[in-house]
Amino acid sequence: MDPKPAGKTDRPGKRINAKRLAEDLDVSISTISRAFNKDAVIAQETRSRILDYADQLGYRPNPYAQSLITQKSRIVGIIVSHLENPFYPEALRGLSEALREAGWHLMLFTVPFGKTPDDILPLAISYQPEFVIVMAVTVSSRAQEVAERAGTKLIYFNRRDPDSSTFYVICDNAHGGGMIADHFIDTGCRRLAYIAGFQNASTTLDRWRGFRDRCIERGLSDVWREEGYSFSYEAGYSAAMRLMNRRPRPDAVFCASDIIALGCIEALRTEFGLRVPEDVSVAGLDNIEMAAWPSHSLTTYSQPLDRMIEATVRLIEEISIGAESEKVAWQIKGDIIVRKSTRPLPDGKDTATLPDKP
Amino acid sequence: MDPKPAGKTDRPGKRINAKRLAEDLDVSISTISRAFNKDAVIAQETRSRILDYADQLGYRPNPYAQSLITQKSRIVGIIVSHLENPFYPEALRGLSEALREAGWHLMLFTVPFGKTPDDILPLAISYQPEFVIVMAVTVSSRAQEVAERAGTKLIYFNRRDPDSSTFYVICDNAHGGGMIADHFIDTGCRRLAYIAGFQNASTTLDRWRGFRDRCIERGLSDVWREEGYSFSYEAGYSAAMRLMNRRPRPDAVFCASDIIALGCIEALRTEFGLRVPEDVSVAGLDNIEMAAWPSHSLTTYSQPLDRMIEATVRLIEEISIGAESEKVAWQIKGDIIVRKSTRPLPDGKDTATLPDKP
DNA sequence: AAAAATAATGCAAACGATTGCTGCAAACGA
DNA sequence: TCGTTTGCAGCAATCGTTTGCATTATTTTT
Repeated sequence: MDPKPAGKTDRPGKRINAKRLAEDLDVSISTISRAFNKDAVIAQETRSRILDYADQLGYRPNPYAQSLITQKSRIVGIIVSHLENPFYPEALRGLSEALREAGWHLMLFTVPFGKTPDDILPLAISYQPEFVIVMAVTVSSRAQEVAERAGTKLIYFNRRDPDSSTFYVICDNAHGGGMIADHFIDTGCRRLAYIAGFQNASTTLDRWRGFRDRCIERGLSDVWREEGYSFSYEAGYSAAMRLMNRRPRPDAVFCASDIIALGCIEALRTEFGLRVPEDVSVAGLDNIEMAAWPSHSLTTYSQPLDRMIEATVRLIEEISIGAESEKVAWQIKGDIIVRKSTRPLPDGKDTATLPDKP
Repeated sequence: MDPKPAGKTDRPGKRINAKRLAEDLDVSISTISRAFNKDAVIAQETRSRILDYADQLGYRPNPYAQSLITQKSRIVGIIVSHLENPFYPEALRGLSEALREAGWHLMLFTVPFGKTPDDILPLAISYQPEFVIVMAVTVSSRAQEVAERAGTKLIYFNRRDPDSSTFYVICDNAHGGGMIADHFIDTGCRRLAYIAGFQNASTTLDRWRGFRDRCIERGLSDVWREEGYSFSYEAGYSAAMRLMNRRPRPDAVFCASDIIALGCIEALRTEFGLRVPEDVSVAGLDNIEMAAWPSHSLTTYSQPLDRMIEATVRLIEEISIGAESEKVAWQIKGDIIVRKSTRPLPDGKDTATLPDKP
């Protein structure tokens, strides 16, 4: 039953290819190919004979030849601009694993300081990935057009583009802002402030909108807003300094991201000697791992990363098999995670049990 | 001077390829190819005529066809196991940019929880990258063999393998351990301890060796060692708890990485009410960005990331052009970064000015 | 037992480039 | 003037697959 004709195994030079297998096993190259193709017509016995022998030789079909002939690469590119924000490594890892399980390869492109994702897109496209996931806050609307011309589908992760009909997956940022506003108000805060991230990022805008709208609904008509200009620790730190020099000082600060919140808290403590949450409540949005560290114990609204990733992969799969998904946009709700950076509720009450609009 | 014959630009269907250009411009496919190949023999004028027209059509040579025929992919795979340790995103970003500048594409593979880099290697290899960078603490020695069989070169980043002759790039971990020991001793600490990371990682071992040896050299013969079992915040936290229940308590703790150190500090403060550095000095190794945050202000030994990355890229380039580099190993020294998590020096003295072995 | 249907395999044409070799002008040297 | 060199471009083979169609072997139907 040994499929290997004696003495042929250790032929010299050359990488092993289908032709080599074919000769050794006395079948055609087509048959070799079919053995590796799940739903090709081939005798069960032939297939296993081939697969066994291939295994023995360590043969795998050449992906470049495959891509060339099938016009599919099973590659998805990913453009990441801010790996220094811990949310992104977490998202990147999740996407990487989910895509791998679905049989995709991930090509990584980081955006160097001073450049925009738009600058990197042509490069990302040059390897002809079937999809490019843009995990970056700011992209121009032209990106869509550039990608399209190269036959690559664009997917935004954690951002949406109001102007275009590009696929996107985000969490319900406005809902998050609203939940945090509720929590602040429920715990007795009255002078609410917001620290923004990149000015024209959809995340900055939506979180602000949800936050402010809920405040107004509940009768707090002026909410302060301080620009952070980016999603970073330093941004939070310096924005907090500007914010706390205003009078009267806010008693609750919602930061456009967790990492901003950590910078903010640090500034409150070291620069102003303020206690969190006794003097000021601080909340973020993302629920990065660090937020749960005892030293931070940050109240936040969690991005439903798992479900966002699941949605992204499903989107890719669907488009890939041609079932041009009707659903262009996925917006997924997260949950508020109450920790110790915000004042506790008056008594046993829980935010979730309060009516939406009292 | 318009190289585009009228009316041919908007031909229907089909991606544009060299053949299309050739027909439109009335040259052969070979010539098209040569126009894109820096050092091919071709008339200057012909080249620019082709390049201009290609640009107009948005044509780029198909990378799969190129890889197929040239047997080179210009792809390097990277296996990362612990993105949750902030050192790795920082390294990843740096490598990504440096490789991009050198004209390489980066394929990312993360190691899922419960699996080892060895499990992922076959997958990483399956796309036939020319190199695979392993940025993970533990890899078996068999990996080298597996890669070799597939014609892929392996490069370890931030780890070395004593058993094999695989290329590797690391910082001088033993030197780092030594510097930290010096600093502790110079600032008057006498009961020194070490919190380890993964038990059999070369980083854990080398840092320990450098630390302990220097302690012994300077007359402190027993140095405590507490196992952390991994490079993480939680590991630091729980190891610190075990460590501080010993008597007498150490007055200085060197952690195998910054992230361990942060967990350690947290435990000291919240679980034992100890002050850092008044009661206990704590130092790490890596110099991740967070270490500089005011709330942490961690003394540490910096990994010379820029130079490590530079070395890695140079290694790749050299091997790639066949100048089989003699230098298989790069070990680069970093610097000690003194911040506020360790006691200050008695007076104006600076560690660097003290003799190596007083 | 012959005809028809079915199952398994082989043939050969793609996919889109690269590159050694050949051919042809024009330029050069004697 | 003729032979030789040089510069440029084209021919055709090649890389390693996939896949529609033709072909053969096997089974089922009548």
